[in-house]
Amino acid sequence: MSGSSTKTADPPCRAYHHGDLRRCLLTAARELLVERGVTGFSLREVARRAGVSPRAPYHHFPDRIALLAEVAREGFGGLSALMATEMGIADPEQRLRALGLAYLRFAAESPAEFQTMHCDELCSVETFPDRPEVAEGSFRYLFATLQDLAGRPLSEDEGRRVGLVAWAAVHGLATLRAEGVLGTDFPDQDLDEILADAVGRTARMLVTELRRP
Amino acid sequence: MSGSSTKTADPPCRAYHHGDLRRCLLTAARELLVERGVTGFSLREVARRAGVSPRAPYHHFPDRIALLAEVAREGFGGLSALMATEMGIADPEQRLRALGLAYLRFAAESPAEFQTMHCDELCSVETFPDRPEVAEGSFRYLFATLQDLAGRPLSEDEGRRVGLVAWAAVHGLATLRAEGVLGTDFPDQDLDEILADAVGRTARMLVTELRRP
DNA sequence: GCCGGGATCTATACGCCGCTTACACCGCAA
DNA sequence: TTGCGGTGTAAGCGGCGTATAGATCCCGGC
Repeated sequence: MSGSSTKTADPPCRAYHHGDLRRCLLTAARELLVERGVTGFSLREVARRAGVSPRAPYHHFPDRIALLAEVAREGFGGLSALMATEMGIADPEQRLRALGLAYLRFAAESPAEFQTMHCDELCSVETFPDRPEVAEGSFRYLFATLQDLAGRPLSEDEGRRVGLVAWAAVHGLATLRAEGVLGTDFPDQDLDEILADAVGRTARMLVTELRRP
Repeated sequence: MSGSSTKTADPPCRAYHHGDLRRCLLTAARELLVERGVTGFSLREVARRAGVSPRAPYHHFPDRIALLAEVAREGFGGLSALMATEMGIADPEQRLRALGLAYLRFAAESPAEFQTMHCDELCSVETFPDRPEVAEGSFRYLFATLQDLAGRPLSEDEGRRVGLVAWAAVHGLATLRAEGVLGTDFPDQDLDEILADAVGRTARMLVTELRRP
């Protein structure tokens, strides 16, 4: 069925014994996640879109959770990379704002990853044991920036406490936008501007919080 | 099969033609949501726990989404009620802190409702058309408190912008705890104390933000 | 050149899921 | 008494995750 050529790699996601079905499945999974959300995700549909039998994905992932976990894992990596590019900014407050905006940008531009990174199946269960380490990366940047912002030595405990406030603030913004709830609260307004304003306010608030006596 | 008595209403959730199967289903649904999350929710399992046939729930809810939507609706009411009880506090900053803590308390004590209120199926789809109005209730309390806190007339626009910052902050805290992620960041510490501290910091930050020139 | 084995994919099947059609039963009202 | 609407059951459809068994392909050793 593959014709005469021995290297039939042209059709985008078709190759027997070439090892790219795994990547093809991940791509299809991300598309399906964007279209139907984590709840509407189905391993059979992913296989269907990849043009393989329902059983084929099991040769690359032990079960559907493992496929979702890989999407999440790549998501954490992407978020980390996105935040890393902002670390060159010298001014700490500006850098903090940039980190927050990067978080929001990631959530908006990679909705499949963002969903899976925070879906219940991958958070509470033992199906994603190294989640803490994988997720840790992004927050190192946040903690470092808060340290710079304080202008004084920050205790481990206070750093984490303030970090939690900052993290929760942008995470709340990201999830609220992802839920589509903000459209009713700010009708006919540019949501990106609204969110950038919220990030700016939060950053400014954190500055005064960190610099209080 | 019902024995000799004509009024077999003693078993907790069994009554034919008494109209309480609906409530019984909602209770079973909440329990199942707590045990298995939204992803593991199943209408058949709910029916099983209520001791009725798989078809029975469809006489009270058009489909599984409608049952989840009712859980969410009651959740919004419960959150509103919880926040309402804090509105008697005179000092605005103290009241703002109390509202935030009430939000966190609700999320912790009613995990089934909190999950459903923010699950993707009930947010983006047309399956819960009056969600905005139902959800609006809680935020009126927040806006009123921010108004009191400012000590000056707050424009509609600025009120909503600052409200978003406050709302996102506590919502972020609530979801991060619900995800169980905080346990790894604050090991061996009282999470309630950590969260109360975060709410306190956020409230204090909002005060200075609202009172800046 | 051949062949054996491991990696990869398919066929088939099981039980659970949401939901539909069809029917049985209860209790009230005419 | 009888009919009828509200409420339950029975049986079945296609889709789901996934387990067992088998086909197919590529590669390395003889």
